[in-house]
Amino acid sequence: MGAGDGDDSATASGSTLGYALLSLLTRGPATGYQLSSQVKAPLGHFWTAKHSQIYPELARLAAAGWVSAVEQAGPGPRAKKTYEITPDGLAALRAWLVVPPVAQPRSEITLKAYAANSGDPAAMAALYGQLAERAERMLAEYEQDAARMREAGMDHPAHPRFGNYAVLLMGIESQRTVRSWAAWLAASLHGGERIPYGGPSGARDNGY
Amino acid sequence: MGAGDGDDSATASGSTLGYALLSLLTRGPATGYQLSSQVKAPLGHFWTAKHSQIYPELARLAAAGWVSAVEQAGPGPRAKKTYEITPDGLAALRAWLVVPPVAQPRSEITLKAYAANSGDPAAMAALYGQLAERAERMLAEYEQDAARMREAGMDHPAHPRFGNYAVLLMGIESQRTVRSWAAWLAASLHGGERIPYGGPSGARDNGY
DNA sequence: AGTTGACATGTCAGAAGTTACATAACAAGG
DNA sequence: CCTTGTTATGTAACTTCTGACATGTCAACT
Repeated sequence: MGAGDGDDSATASGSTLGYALLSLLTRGPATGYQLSSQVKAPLGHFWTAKHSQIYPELARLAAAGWVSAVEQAGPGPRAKKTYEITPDGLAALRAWLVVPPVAQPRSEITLKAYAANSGDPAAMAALYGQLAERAERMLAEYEQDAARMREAGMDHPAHPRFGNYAVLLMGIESQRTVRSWAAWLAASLHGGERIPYGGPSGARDNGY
Repeated sequence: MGAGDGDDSATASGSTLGYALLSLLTRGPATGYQLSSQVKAPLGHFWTAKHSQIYPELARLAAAGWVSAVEQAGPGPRAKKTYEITPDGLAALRAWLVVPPVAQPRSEITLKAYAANSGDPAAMAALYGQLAERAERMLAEYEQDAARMREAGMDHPAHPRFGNYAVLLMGIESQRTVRSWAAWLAASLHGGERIPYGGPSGARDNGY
């Protein structure tokens, strides 16, 4: 809130979630509840958070002066708060954007594959077959979303929601990769034979 | 699982890290120190942990009877402990392997792309150009590892380290995806023009 | 009239993960 | 002789994240 005694800690370190919320708020003001549903698609394909983490984080952002809150009468016992990004918040976001990320991705399905030879081959093959099918379904869904976005001109870098399109493209590639890799793994475990991996492009058909 | 029911302490819930360590121990006995270096490649491409997390986790696994420890004289002030997976531990691992994973992957580079239009286009383009180059380098490295593994017959599902090969293949596909996606994003931001995304190339051009 | 689901905000306990602190033998190079 | 790096194991403080608890309105359906 404003002026006065502020320690001008421009170095105030935000958490990754904090920056994710700031990114969402560049699309426009939102309540904590709306933010917690917006971390579903497409952002949620690569970063999620529960409301129990979002509400405290918004309070921290407000304390740092990176967002401002406006209270209105809400449906529940507490006031509804609509948050907006401040110039300070935008500056912090912009600084964070060009810092090379170091965090390596984590993938539980790949971790399980690491122990593939300890598991029952038939059961593991079934699991990875299901994962390939799920990836197939999500891929079809994402492709439709992407087509709609292109129709809306969101594939142009100047479009205010170009970032949504960029994230969705990564989602599509990830699902494509999972589809072909999981299918290859399922077929390999099922047959017990060496199967050359063909890569994601092209047909997904043989075997699985 | 096997005969009998799961009434006993087999219901002891393990953390994901615990199962990762059990997976490593199926390759043979190891010390905590060795495990912390083994979570680098190829497992570390998709799951990592610091030694400060590994040592307490090994103690928990030992308390649950999932690993056994043998102490020897060590170089430091404490005894060196070599851990081995027990039949109970293997059973727990096998049960975990066929549980469909629900955890969604997290990617900080994709999160930053979501806010692409808030950042300076030139700086963001440079960042994603560097990421594409790094992916290129890692890809070359991984391809060599994969070729060596194929020479060693690790691409056969029956090979005891087939899991290493499966994880590495996923690593290769992931780097390929990052390379093409980051290059597309860098070019888009740099030119400010709409560029159609072509997808990863070179997936099947090296003869496997 | 009662139930379900969406809207809306928060706290608390605990698990998971990171960073820093602490100790010590042994080998290699300068 | 001294410094650096590797082997080796642990603890303490802290941040991050999950799951459960807690409250209450309003609209739609049964």
